[in-house]
Amino acid sequence: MSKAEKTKEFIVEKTAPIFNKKGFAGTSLSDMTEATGLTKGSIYGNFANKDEVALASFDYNLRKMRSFIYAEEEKVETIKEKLMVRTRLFGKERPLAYPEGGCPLLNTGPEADDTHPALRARVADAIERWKERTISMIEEGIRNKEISPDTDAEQAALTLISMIQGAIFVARTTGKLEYGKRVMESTRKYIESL
Amino acid sequence: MSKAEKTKEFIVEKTAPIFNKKGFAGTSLSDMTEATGLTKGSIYGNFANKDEVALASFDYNLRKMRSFIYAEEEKVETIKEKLMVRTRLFGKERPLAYPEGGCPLLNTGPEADDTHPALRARVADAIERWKERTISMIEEGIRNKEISPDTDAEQAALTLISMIQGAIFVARTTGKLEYGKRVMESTRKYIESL
DNA sequence: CTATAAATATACCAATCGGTATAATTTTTC
DNA sequence: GAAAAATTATACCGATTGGTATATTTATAG
Repeated sequence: MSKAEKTKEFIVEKTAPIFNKKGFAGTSLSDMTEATGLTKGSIYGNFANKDEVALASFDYNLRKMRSFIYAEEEKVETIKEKLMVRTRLFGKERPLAYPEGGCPLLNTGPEADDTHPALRARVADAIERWKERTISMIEEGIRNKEISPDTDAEQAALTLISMIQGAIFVARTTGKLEYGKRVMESTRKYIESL
Repeated sequence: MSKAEKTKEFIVEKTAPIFNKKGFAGTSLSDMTEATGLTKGSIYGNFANKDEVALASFDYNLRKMRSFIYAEEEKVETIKEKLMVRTRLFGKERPLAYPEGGCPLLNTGPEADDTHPALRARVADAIERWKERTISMIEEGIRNKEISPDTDAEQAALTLISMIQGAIFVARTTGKLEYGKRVMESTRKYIESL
């Protein structure tokens, strides 16, 4: 890995938490130079503009979240337990592997949808992928006889995604983790009912 | 109403949609002067700073959404139908009474939670109030024998809020209204099951 | 209708914004 | 180890940021 590639990674690593917390408009170039200890010249030698740093940061946060969740999913056996992984993660003391500032989808989506098409597209893709992954799981569960054959996989997937994102939203903005946990209980009941 | 009070209302009316779409950090003073046709001097004669305009704008958007929803809830008879109002509103051609840019809670919460304590508190209060209102409805439904007496009202309220906010989030960021509608179907099923 | 008070516009402020040309410094290649 | 290439720092750019002091206009009270 060349020096520049390392620096690029380093920049993303340091700025990703800032974008995740303060958003695209709320994060300035000087936030980045401060967080990295580098100068503007150095940052703009590795990225064309602020947008590119923001996109790379989003990708980084998403990757971090995904790899963490996927690893947890591998630890359990049944499909229903896999579907429940995200509900159980909630409120646990998060390891460093989890992106600082919380779920990048929820943090990025509402800002980007009216202001930043490229960033919005990234979030939309991530949701679609999450949806497809969940549908595949549900279909496998149906084949396994773990899940009822008359389950509408797409509807169930979208419902799960919404419940989880909604729970995170409520817990974060109220500051009451307990609220999120209660919703996650309901989500598990919903998964059991499938 | 004095001239100043009218101007104050006028400013909020014009800037509220901008804050709702572009967020606090993303909205500039010149966005405001452009939208109102007024000058900075005029705006700062009526508000102490940008924060105050943002708070007033959030209140305005919230009031607008609330009064719209409350009016719809009055149109139906049963508690369960009242609980379903928000799920049916979704995707309907929204009247002008609905705040431009979508749900102010979802738009404001994720940005404010790490950056703007006063704004975050406003969103948190709105969620609490929505929760209490829903709990009251559910309790009335239990008294009516419309809803099962062993329903945990708080958990059900938080679950409903999360499903609805999650549905809006998914629909908005993917741009697929259909996704939201599917989740709202699930939400109605959940309400029926109470 | 006039005097006074309130509201709005003008003109300005320092600071910061995102971005860039160029110089200085490292890496890399031979 | 020298030369070439790539990377980083310096110094600057015009534009815009949020905000304000003051002048001007507009409402209001008598």
